[in-house]
Amino acid sequence: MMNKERKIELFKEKCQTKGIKLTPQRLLIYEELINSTEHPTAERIYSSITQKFPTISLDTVHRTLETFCTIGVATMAEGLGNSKRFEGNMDNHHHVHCVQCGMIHDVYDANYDQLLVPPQVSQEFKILKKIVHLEGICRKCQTEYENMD
Amino acid sequence: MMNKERKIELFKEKCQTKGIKLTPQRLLIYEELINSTEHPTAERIYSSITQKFPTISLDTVHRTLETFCTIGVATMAEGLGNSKRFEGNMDNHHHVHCVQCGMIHDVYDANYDQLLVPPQVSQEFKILKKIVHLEGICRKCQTEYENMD
DNA sequence: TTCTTAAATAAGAATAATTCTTATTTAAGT
DNA sequence: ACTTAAATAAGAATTATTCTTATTTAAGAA
Repeated sequence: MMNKERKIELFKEKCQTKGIKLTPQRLLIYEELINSTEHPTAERIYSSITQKFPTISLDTVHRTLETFCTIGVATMAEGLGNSKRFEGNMDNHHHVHCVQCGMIHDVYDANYDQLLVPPQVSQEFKILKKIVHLEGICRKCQTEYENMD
Repeated sequence: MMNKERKIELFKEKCQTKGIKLTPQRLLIYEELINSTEHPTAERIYSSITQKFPTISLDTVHRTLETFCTIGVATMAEGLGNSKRFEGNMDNHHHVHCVQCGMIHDVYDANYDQLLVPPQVSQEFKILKKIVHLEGICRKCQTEYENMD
């Protein structure tokens, strides 16, 4: 955990080293993001910013958040793409998700099944589901990337 | 793990006990769901079914999958609602998600941080992220439900 | 078996989230 | 100040999901 001024400093350096421009939009979006604890959507950030910066477009917020993930100053909370995914497998299991092709595989692991919910969480939530969510690139997509130069 | 005939039998019983009608659409969707290992979207199931049952509507597939989750014969793979959620917190942490109001809280837990990736997974995937995803109902939403009668 | 009725469905409109296209603007190095 | 590739704004397009309403049907009752 570090203070916000320091994070912003590092953000600016990151833009430098990654060779992307430090625009007022990007700075505002970054500030909004790190000031929020609510894991905001693009739309949510857009509405907050639109007060101070009325000409910004929602598309820019989307693109910018994507860029932030790419350069490693933000992440997208776990999710499985834009569509809901369903399964009829009600056995206790976990998931690994290829962020490239979207494939989800089931993971069976006894250690994962035994995870305990921390007391400070179970005090505040009635927990309905515990799952270990792994994200990565599947072998097939790795190969495709290799051949891509 | 049980065979499909048995699952379908149990599905029919569940419809009975839950008092929902056993329609041809529901049966087809259920069969399609348990025959698939790909954690399909509503759209995906719709296209598979539309061959055998050309008059089915996509909306029915959506509603039906929702119903299946409610009666406990299917689940929606972990996700955080219809919108992407972002965060600037790059420290190692985990999430608990209220499925009612959508709130996400960060969870810090040393045990969660030490999870190992099973070999059969790391052989097939380059893992980029490991997160424990908890789902439940937050205290506030629990209270609101109590007062709802 | 036929009748009844609440539940379920189909169709299409509506809404919501995200991405694309294109013309214009601008950050940042020269 | 000049140049230029990158970034942005605006609006259209696409994709996912939900809503509305009229019709159909499963399943229990007669």
